[in-house]
Amino acid sequence: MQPQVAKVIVDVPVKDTDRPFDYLIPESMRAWIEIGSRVGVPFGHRTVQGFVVGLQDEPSTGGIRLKAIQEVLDVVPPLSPELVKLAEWMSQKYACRFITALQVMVPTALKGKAERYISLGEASEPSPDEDEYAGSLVRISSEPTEEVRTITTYVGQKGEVPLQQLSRIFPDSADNIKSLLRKGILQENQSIKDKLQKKTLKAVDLAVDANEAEAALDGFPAKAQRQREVLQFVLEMKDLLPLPLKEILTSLQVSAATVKGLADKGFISIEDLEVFRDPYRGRRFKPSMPLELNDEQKHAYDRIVDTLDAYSHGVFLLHGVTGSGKTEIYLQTIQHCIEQGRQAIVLVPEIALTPQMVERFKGRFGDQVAVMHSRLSGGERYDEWRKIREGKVTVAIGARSAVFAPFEHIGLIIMDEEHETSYKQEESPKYHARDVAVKRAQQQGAAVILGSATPSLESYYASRSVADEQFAPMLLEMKHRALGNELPAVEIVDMREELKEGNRSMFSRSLHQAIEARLERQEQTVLLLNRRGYSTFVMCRSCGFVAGCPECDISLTYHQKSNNLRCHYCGYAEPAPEVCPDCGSEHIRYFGTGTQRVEEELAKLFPGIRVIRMDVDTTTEKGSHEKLLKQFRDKKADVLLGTQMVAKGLDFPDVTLVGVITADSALNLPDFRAGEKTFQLLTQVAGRAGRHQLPGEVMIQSYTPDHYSIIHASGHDYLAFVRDELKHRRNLHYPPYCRLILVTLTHEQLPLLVRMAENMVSVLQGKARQRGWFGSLDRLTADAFDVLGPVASPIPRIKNRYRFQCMVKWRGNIDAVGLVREATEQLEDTAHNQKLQISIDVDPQMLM
DNA sequence: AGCACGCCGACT
DNA sequence: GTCGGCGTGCTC
Repeated sequence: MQPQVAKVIVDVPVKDTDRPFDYLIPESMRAWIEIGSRVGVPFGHRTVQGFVVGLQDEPSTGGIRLKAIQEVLDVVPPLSPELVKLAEWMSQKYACRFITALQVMVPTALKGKAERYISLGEASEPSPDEDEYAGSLVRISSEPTEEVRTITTYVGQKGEVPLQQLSRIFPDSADNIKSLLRKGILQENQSIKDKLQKKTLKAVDLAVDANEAEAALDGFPAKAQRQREVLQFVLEMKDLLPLPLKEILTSLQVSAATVKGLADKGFISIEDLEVFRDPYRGRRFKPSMPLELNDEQKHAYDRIVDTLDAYSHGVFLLHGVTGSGKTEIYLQTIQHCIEQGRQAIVLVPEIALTPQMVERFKGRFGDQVAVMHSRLSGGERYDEWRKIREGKVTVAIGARSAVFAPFEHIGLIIMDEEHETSYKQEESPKYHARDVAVKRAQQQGAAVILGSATPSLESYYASRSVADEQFAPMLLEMKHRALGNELPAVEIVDMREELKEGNRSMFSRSLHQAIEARLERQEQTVLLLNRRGYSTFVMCRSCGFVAGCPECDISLTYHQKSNNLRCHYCGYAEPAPEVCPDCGSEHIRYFGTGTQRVEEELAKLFPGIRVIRMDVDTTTEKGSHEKLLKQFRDKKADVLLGTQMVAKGLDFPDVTLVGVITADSALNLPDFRAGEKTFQLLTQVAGRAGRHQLPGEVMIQSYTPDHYSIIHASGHDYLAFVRDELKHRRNLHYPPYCRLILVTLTHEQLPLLVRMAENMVSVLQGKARQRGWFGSLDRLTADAFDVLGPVASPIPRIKNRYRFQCMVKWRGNIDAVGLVREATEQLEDTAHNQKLQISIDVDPQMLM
């Protein structure tokens, strides 16, 4: 028996509707509706989009009368039952709405909205006495009936007109249209419309048997010679049918009318062929063959393949120094996975998703690879996604959201640069791709590889500790570089000494000499300016005035291109001032990204030096990132100068010097991960040097050269760093020794907000006490729950809304998220304050 | 979130 | 006496 009832999660992301609603499945749709189908359903007085998350044979007794599903929106359901289950898990784990989790899994192109259509209603049917109708209209409305007649005639001719269009054509008739609707002379229906259409192409195919067409060629009338040519051409190309219409037109220089004439005669057909927009079309990828694995690699490979062969779930933490050949392990385990008939997902940080990276996978697996990239257009991304959904590829590579690639039989999920913070989504659903990957692999009986030279403390700790963690990866170590060359020597330069000895330049004497030496030897240098936590702001040097956003309490960012100041939280913009708006002084200065200043100084110190600068200013244009790197690779420059983005995954044979201008600018930030981030960045960038024949050298300039992050990064000593960092975390009760939930409350009125925030804290504490959870993390209990705050958020106001936050710290086998969610809903229910907004961030990454 | 229903101020 | 203001409540 086919199910009659579907449970639907509707696209109305509020608390009250965050549950399944039941709908009847019309007979005609039974064959099309599955768990994961996207449907249009009547909801209240309108039509909304929703996802089917469950099926039932019979309506539940209890007797609310059910409405029926209006339409099925896709031929192939965009989600599988497995993904629906994953979404439900996410909604629990991250305290988000079910629909929000479902929606993040499909391309935005599939977020449909109801469109309203107007057609003639039943009351407009020819009635026995039409005059009476017209008469009644005259009597009811004092307006002239002329307009009403024009409207109904128009709608009658068109059959169905989008409401929007109708009101555009009759701009002053809103009232008339409304009353016609009320009287049933016109009627409205709604249908879900996607944002994006599939791209189609007119294509020509033979409509008759080839022999028959061949025979017909002779009998063509003399005046249809052009058509004859077309048919002949089609026959010649019959192995390549269907043929794009455009191709025929350009090859034969005929008009579309000619081809259409031929189609009218019935020899050929012209159809709309669906095409996939391929952003990499026309690009050639150098094919690559599997490389011989060394012992360390072989060991890691074998462990992973064992798990694949057992078709069981397993998580591996692949800790390999830079250049140890992690990618080759990814490639070969994927190969194995594909040979099993299963599919693989490769996650890379957004910033590392370069053509160079893609090429390594396309080179090995060719057109088996779909790439999901944020720089793709909506349509391109939709097409790549469809290739996956429709089983046209077996490997998906992409950033964070590629973890939702709609494969049916996943064997392997790889997460490269596992420690990267960009795997955490900062908007709802605030998920971490690592946790989702592990959960999904668990559901599918798949393996996960978390690869990094500097694993996150969370993952490393989980691999070392026994029991009760969320996941316990098997640690696979690769301590040597695949090509056998040494890790580069790292020198720490104490900038305090430089200053003491009168060197006020941003280049120490050692770094200066080192760069000079590269110039002489025609080798290349990478310079990193660590500017995390800073941005381009404007300051008056006379009075100290800093230009800030009038609606958000943060400083405005200077944009050189448009010469204006912008707030990157709310989009507010104003022209850059010439003089200080506060004191009128002309000594107002733009503190640029810093790379500009470094560039200027380089030019001064080394006349004629060729520098490529890579930062937000020079890489905003599409493809510019790639272009700059290619220039550097082609040795069009001596120095590559940039921010974080020069640290990731780049691999240039002639780079023998890496300089870090300011190693410690992130260390003083109020973020308990500051040390970890610094260590990771320094280790990554140091790995850029000497990856090939030429030996590399790294120089780190620092004002706090004794900090353990800097010392251990210079010694390439991850384990020592972990030891020190863990000690630190344990003392301060930070992850991985507990887990965090950041609750942020916002409201327009500050005093009210403060009261609500205090209320929040006491509700949280009260509920925890009720459940018998212990108050403090200091006590050596397995379960603990503690609330800190409330305090003003690091950015205390955004878009004119004040922000307060409190931090939950917890550990053990308790449902802390559930409790926070409960408290939140209770507070939101306190009716008098709907304007209060609360956001919950489970396992937050950004604390600033 | 929308959208309709419902109950109080300034207008023909 | 009506148009319309937006508070309140519901959506299978």
